[in-house]
Amino acid sequence: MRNKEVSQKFYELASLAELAGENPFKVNAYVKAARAIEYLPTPIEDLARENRLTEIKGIGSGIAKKIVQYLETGKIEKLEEFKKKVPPSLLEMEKISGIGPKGAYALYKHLGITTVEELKEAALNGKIRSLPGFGAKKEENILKAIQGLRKKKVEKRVSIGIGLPLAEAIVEFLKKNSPIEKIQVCGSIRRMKEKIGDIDILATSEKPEEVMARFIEVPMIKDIVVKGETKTSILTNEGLQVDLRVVEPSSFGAAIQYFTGSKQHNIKLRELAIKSGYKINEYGVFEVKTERKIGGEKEEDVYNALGLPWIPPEMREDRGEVEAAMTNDLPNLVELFDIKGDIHMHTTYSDGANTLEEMVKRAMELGYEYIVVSDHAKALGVASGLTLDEYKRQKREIDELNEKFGDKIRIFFGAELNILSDGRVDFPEEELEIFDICLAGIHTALTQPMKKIMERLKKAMRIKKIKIIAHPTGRVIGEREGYEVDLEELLEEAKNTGTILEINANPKRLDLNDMNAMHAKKTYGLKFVIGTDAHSREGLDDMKYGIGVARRAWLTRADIINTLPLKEFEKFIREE
DNA sequence: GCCGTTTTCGGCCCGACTGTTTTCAGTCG
Repeated sequence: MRNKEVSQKFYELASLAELAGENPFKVNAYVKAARAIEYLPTPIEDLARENRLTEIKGIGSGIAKKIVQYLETGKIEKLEEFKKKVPPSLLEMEKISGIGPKGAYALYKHLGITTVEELKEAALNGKIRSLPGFGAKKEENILKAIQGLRKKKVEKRVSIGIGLPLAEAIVEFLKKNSPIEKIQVCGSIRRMKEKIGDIDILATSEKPEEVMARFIEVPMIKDIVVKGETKTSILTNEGLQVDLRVVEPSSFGAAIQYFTGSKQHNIKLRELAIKSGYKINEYGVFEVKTERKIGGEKEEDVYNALGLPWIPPEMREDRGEVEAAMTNDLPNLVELFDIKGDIHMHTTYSDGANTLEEMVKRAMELGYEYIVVSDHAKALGVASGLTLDEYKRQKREIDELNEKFGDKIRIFFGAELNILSDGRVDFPEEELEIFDICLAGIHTALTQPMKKIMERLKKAMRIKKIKIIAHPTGRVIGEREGYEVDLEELLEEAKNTGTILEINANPKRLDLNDMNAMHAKKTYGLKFVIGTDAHSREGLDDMKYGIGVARRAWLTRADIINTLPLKEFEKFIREE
């Protein structure tokens, strides 16, 4: 599947075209095409072969030709032309806050600047201030930016696992200490993106000035970026920007909709609005002719004005959700309370921080009907994993606890096996019979070539007792890409063997990710489990992140095995 | 360059902010 690669080429084409001053609508057409390819569930090369490229929305004859040309020759003529016109290194300069395509091109044309290094030199020598459209202030800002003081937001994204708790803590602080009425976290956190660039919080209040004054007293503040009457931005100790805006109650819903995004989703809505004679902005929905406001107090108003049902935030990425809403085909997304049990966790038997009983008690507090305890197995060289004897000891404690808690919760005896470098797992297949269910995952020999990795995964999936592949691609966000995996082959084999793929809810993993899970359902009809992989009591609370991924993948309750009530989950375990 | 239950030509999201200007272009989200 070369979708990502082809999509990247069109993003590049768009950026260079923009630099070269190409018609902005044409540039946008390239971006739209790049996005369409990026989110395409099927391999673009298949569509190209079948001459069906123009069936994709946003791809017409011109771009289709370029795709074919790229697939056949590895080059796009138009892209090469642009590269001759403008040095591609100018794109690096656009990463500096305050410099866009026009600025980068002007710097190149008038001063011959092509790199950030040359830009710094020119700024230090005071050469930039004399350029038309530039001035002393801009020159100063450029220098600041280069010295890392004003990076663009995309450059410093953090995990949702950091962003969400931080946002919640700030909301709690404001609720307690300032005169707010309503408050809502928006932006990419509300959409549950795996990485977020900033925190957007909206509130209503009779006394906005006082809210602003209290906001800058929040304990995790490092710096104030701007402080106004209704909008204040701060920098937290983690270097994350938090924007707080206070809006009129009559615009609260429209503002929530606007600041939740995504940008592409909002553009889609506004295009739709125009066609129906409406205008949408952060203040509300307006009839163009009369300028009459027809809604905005509630978020639903914005969607309902366009004849659409409310769309869940996790879906708002312009991946077809607006079209689905138009035909009333929005899926009924899985919810946190649909989850009846956690199927992936560790205890002090292996490398967990809490005892078996402590984990069970927390699971009961969460209202689960059952859990699968899945401590690591002792493969050669794997630290703190269990031997078969140790597992048997754990089994006895599980039996005791099942006895003790009766029908309050059911504890299943599981294991997270290691898929070893030769595709075997820790124990021979017949020894696995003692377990109720096994997960298996790759934890070692991550750097093997793809062919070898796939052999290992497939071998494991064919073992009957192994019903779940844990964290299927092995990525750890911000640390490593994951091992080389042929996703199509993996999904195909999962389908053939009836293996369930995990959506690992640990915010550092979130693996499968939203795009892959969506594809796995759409193209292969696969089912999933969501497991926290908890190594402590608190880890069990990560389920919400897995739910976020599932909802971003458009999954419903029926797609997730651990939404099944106990009886049916048990049946699933017993199935051959 | 794409697209069409007002269309095959003439549109293509919207507003705020900044820094440069004297009415606005560029950038950003």
